[in-house]
Amino acid sequence: MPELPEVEVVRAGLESAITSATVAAVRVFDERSLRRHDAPAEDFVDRLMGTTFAAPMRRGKFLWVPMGSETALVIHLGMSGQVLLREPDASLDRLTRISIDVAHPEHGPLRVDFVDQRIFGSMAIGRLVESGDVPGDLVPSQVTHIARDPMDPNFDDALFLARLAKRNTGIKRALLDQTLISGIGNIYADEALWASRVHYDQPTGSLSRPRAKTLLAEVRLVLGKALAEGGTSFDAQYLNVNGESGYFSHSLNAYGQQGLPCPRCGRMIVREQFMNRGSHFCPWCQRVRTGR
DNA sequence: CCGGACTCCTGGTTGC
DNA sequence: TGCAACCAGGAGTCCG
Repeated sequence: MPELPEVEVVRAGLESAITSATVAAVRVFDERSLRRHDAPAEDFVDRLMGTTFAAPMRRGKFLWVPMGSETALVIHLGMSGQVLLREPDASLDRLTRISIDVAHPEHGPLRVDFVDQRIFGSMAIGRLVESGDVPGDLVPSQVTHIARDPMDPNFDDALFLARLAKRNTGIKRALLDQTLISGIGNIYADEALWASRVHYDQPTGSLSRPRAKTLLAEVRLVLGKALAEGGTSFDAQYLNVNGESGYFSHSLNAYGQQGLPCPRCGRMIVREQFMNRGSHFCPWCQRVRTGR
């Protein structure tokens, strides 16, 4: 499940490959992959044709490639999306939903394939608008509701902690709320909660400020470690921008570790259903704290 | 504001 | 061996 580190790997790979490249051809094999595009496929193709890409940007799990100052190609990988860079004449992956031929002034022709098994991901053209907090900072219209991610230099720690304290919900629900803090998905939420010894359903209102700060620090540590490793995976579903597996699962302490000993206390990691997904945690290290 | 239920979706796995 | 049921979950919507 691509989260911030995996999406950043894709962004960085695209940056070196398609910045300054011009679109020569676009093929949409499955229109369902345009779910975030507000017009028919023909419109998507027409608006891409002939444009030149600027350096790709990212906020949380959203990725976009500016096409001038007005619009951008918006990419979300969803659950299973991949962006594969291929030689122009390479065979198409069976699950390729969209394919874009580009010409780079120095590197020559290249194919950018959007491959997505479950079709929760998408490509779209978005209008660039002011993000609202930092003047002159532009994001696609599809991204305006997404909060800055914790690796963003403009992420406001104090603002996040204040908004978190005002929430009346469980901490994991808050971590997964992309309008509060972006880039965190199920894997890194479980890992950061394990690292900071917080139970997934700990009420946000009862989380002390020092503990909330620790949690935010652990979120950054976990994301930073995964970034350094080039993204994390467990089933080779995720491939980096070159089609090479970028997943490393050896450093997971809680996610998917149910039935295995907690690396910290040796007791068994359990998995519970929460928010229609699995929550992995150590029932000893991560207990709901009551009072004050 | 909150939470639960539901939708989108299909390949791989499990179970009979 | 064959097939159906089940599972994975990011994001959005709707409803109470």
